[in-house]
Amino acid sequence: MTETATSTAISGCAALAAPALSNKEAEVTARLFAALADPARVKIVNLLATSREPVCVCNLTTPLGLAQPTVSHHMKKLVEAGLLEREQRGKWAFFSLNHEAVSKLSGLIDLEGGS
Amino acid sequence: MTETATSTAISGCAALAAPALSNKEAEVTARLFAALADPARVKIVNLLATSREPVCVCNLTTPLGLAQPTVSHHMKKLVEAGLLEREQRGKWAFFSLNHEAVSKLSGLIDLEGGS
DNA sequence: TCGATACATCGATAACGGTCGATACATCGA
DNA sequence: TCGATGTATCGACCGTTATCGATGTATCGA
Repeated sequence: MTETATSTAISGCAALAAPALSNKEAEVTARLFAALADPARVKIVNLLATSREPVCVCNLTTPLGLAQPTVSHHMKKLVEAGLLEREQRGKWAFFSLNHEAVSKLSGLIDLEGGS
Repeated sequence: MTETATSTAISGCAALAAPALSNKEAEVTARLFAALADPARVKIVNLLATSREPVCVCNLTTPLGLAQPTVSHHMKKLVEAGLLEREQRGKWAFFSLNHEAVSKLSGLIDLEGGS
C-alpha cells in the first residue's frame, strides 16, 4: 500500500482536533467523509464489515437494489478514499474492507488526538 | 437534549458493523457523515474543537473566507446533524461542539461495535 | 474460436448542494 | 424611536453527483 497511500483520502486527512487545519487538509478530510455520505456506500461498508470473506460486485447489486454500473461507481469511490481494497480473481473483482483505514478514520474524530 | 434527540442524525444512526443495516438506518448514517463532507464544515468543527469558548458566526466568516449566509447555512447543517449546539446570547448566536455526539460518531466507525 | 459472464467506462439526465446578494427579523445603543 | 449590528431566510445560479442504459474489455467454458 506504500505506492498508493499518497493518492487516497485516508492518507492525507487530518484529525478534527488538529490545530488550524489548512484548506488542503480540510478538503482531503471532507472528501474522506464524503465517501460515507451516501446510503448505498454505507450499506456496502456495512455488508463488507459483517462478511468474513471478500465480496464481488455481482453479489452486491441485489441486496443494494442498484444496477451494476451504479455499484461499480460506488466501489470506485470507496477504493479511491482508501476504505476498500480491490482484488481481481479471474473475471471477478473482490472487495474487502481496509481495516487500517477504518480504524484511522475512527481515530480522526477523537478530539483528544491533536494531530 | 431529550426532546431534540430524535430529530438529529447522531441519534438515529447505526454502527458500520451492525448487522444488516436497513434502508432508513443507512440513510440516517449517511446524512451524519454528509455533515462533515464539506471542507468548510470540517474547518468549523476544527475551529470549535480547538477553541475553549463558544464561537459566534461573525468570528467565523473571516477565517473561513465565506459570506455570512453561507456560514449560517453550514452551522444549520451541523446543528441538524447533532454535532453542534446553538446558544443565543443577545443578538449573537454562539455555537459549541457537542462532545457527546462527536464521541458517539467515533464509536460508530469502530468495527467491533456490533450495534 | 465463439458465446457467455463479470466488470468498467461512457454519455445523458435529474436531483442535490454550496454559494452569494437581497431581504427580513431581532437586539442593542443612542 | 431610530439607526446599527448580528443572523436567518429566500431566491437564484451553478457545479457536483447519483443513476441508468449502452457499450467496451477481459476472462472462462464449450
